[in-house]
Amino acid sequence: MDGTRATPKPGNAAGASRVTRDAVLSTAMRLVMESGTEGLSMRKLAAELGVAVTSIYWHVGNREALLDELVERVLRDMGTIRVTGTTPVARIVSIAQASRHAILDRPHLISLVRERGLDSLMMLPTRRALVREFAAAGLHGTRAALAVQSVQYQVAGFVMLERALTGLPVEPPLVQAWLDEVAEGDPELARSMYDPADTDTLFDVAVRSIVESLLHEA
Amino acid sequence: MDGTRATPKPGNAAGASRVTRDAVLSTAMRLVMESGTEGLSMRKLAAELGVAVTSIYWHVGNREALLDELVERVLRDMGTIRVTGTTPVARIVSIAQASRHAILDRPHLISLVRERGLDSLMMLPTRRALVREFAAAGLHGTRAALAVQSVQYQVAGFVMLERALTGLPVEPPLVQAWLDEVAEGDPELARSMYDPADTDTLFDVAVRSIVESLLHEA
DNA sequence: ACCTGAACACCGTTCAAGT
DNA sequence: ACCTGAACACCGTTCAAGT
Repeated sequence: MDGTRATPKPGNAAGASRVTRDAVLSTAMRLVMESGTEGLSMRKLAAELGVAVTSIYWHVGNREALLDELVERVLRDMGTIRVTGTTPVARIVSIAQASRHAILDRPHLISLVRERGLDSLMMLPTRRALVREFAAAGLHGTRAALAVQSVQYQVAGFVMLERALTGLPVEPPLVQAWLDEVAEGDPELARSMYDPADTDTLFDVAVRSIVESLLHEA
Repeated sequence: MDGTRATPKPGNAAGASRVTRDAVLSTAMRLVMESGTEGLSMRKLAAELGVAVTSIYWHVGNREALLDELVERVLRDMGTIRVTGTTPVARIVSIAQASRHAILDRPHLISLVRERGLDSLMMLPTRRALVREFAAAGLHGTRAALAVQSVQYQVAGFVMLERALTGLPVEPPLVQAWLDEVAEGDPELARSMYDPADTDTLFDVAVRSIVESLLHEA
């Protein structure tokens, strides 16, 4: 009933283990990549490192600070956005597309950013590129700010929604019932609405429309 | 040291309290409205009702089922989207605007939907209205599906991002540093980027561009 | 400087037992 | 049918204590 306590440190026979701040951060990152932020607990992280929970606190402060540091790491890894194309519209659309892919390629980034409310941080590389291109296209001051923000909102909003919708097990039954009711008389429409959206096309249509309308008024 | 246990049921001297499923749901809704889904715990809810935690489980199953039920309640309360305007563009833009406001007026809905991944459920009233209007504007089949989804993604993505960004204590210092660097040479732009975005205008520009481009190709 | 265990104040959920 | 307490398996965080 007592006496045996279950061995606490899997890789260490006796005495204190040691970790570096760097080891804490990269193991944390691995856990987040495997199962999102909700898969990262301080206690699981400590166990993974073969160390007492409280050591983690010494190295990184607390869970929030740990997540913030992870966000910055991913951001550094993302680097800058590559711009292609020759016309202003094409170049700005290319920024939006590159941003979307850079973010979608890092699903854990969205997980981190959502929990910590650091959405604006996530968009920094995109903002840099947009400011430059809109300036090159002749927009300055508040007009430029509006243009940059428009595209930025489009990218960030779209991607976060896209991320939230994919991975869901199809539409819940309640939604299907409503769809049938709504699309009666247009069976082709009803069928198209069951399928997952073609997000590449949706994104392209939206971004191109916005950018064209922003630039043609200049 | 022992003997006194602190009175467990604030409103009930002795014996078992009683709750209805309805009381559980509306108290839960109040807690969510006060402090989001993370302010709702089964134990807090039970305490609020003066009942043992386990009673809650008898009435609603578990926490996820409880949240799902709350989503449906808010949705019923939202009702249908009112359409105004005479031209197709104006009518569809009005749907987007009404949807945005209906959702922003219910911040707890976003909180619920985020945690449960029910984004598509949140957009159902909007979808109904959009299907009707695009049909009236002459779009059918897969073209109509693309159009509906475009506007729907725009509204949902924008609103969720808008909600995530507001309530933040301004831009984090790291962002400010980057902005100064990026906007050098255009002080008016730099100033505009510090300010919170004018989301009404941003939304309007984006929606109008998208809807016009969807309809003009018809 | 870095690690430790104990403790506090929380969670969601299950289960056998009461009436 | 509906409520109960006890128990399990988790959380994040603080603190005094060790080396």
